[in-house]
Amino acid sequence: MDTKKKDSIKLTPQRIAIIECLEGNTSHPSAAEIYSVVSEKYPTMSFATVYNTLQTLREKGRVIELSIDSGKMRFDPNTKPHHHLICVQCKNITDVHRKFALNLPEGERCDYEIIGNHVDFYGICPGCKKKK
Amino acid sequence: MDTKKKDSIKLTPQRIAIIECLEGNTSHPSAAEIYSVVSEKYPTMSFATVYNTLQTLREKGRVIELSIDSGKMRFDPNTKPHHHLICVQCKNITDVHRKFALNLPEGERCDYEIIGNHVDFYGICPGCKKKK
DNA sequence: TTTTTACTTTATAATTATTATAATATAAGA
DNA sequence: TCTTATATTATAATAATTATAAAGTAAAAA
Repeated sequence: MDTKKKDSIKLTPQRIAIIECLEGNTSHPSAAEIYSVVSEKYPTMSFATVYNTLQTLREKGRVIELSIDSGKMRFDPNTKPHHHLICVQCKNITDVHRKFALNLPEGERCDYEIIGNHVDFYGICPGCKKKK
Repeated sequence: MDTKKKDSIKLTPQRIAIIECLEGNTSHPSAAEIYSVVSEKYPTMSFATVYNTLQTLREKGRVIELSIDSGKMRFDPNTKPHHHLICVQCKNITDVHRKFALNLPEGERCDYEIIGNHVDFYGICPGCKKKK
């Protein structure tokens, strides 16, 4: 394990609420969505606290910031490698737990040292299919 | 071919400048970067025109909007399906021209109608490898 | 336990990116 | 050339994020 003492953070009620909101959350929420959930229990919660906490959690490796939505940050508490199924209409994201052993031929590798991959599948979710 | 008459757009000097800026451009520029290039030749160029034109080009299928950067839109004139090789250190992006026929088993498809996929390979580019 | 200290929260302002509006200008067809 | 539908522009409005600084608080030191 390379879990260091420094990985612990000062646990305040606000941080606990944000962590609990993220725990097992597979909806890849934005900062605004997290704020909206935690501010129900903590009406004094500030937007700045949400952003500060998310930045801290990201630095400690406890959440991953996704670049799926140009326009807003989305967060994922699942830091294990996995893939995504993205609805091109509502931008909803579903996790895909499956490994893809993609091998990039030497000639296409551009001398990069490859350390991993991530696949986004694009499609239309059941909800948006109905709307049509 | 499903290229319709409607795919043509009214060619104004501003639009020509934006199209020329994008032509063969593999840097995946943001709206601000495009504005900065075209406004050198067209000092009266407005940001609104850049956004309007990019929206039109996107609707006509002449550019793709990438979600690489949460925070700003990035555009790619290469509309053929391709993938990316991303350096985790300097965030440089290199295009990968290759198809990956990834089949997601029925059970993992969550009733989505899948229309495509995109692979990001993560690694360390030759430049960053040297620096170590 | 009390005090101290460093870190956290909060309200607010500032910044950045994008979209909306409406008056003016212009490309392309009649 | 004239007309008309569309494009451009300046400007304002909106949205997301970051910065600032005062006040509050968890945890360590005394």
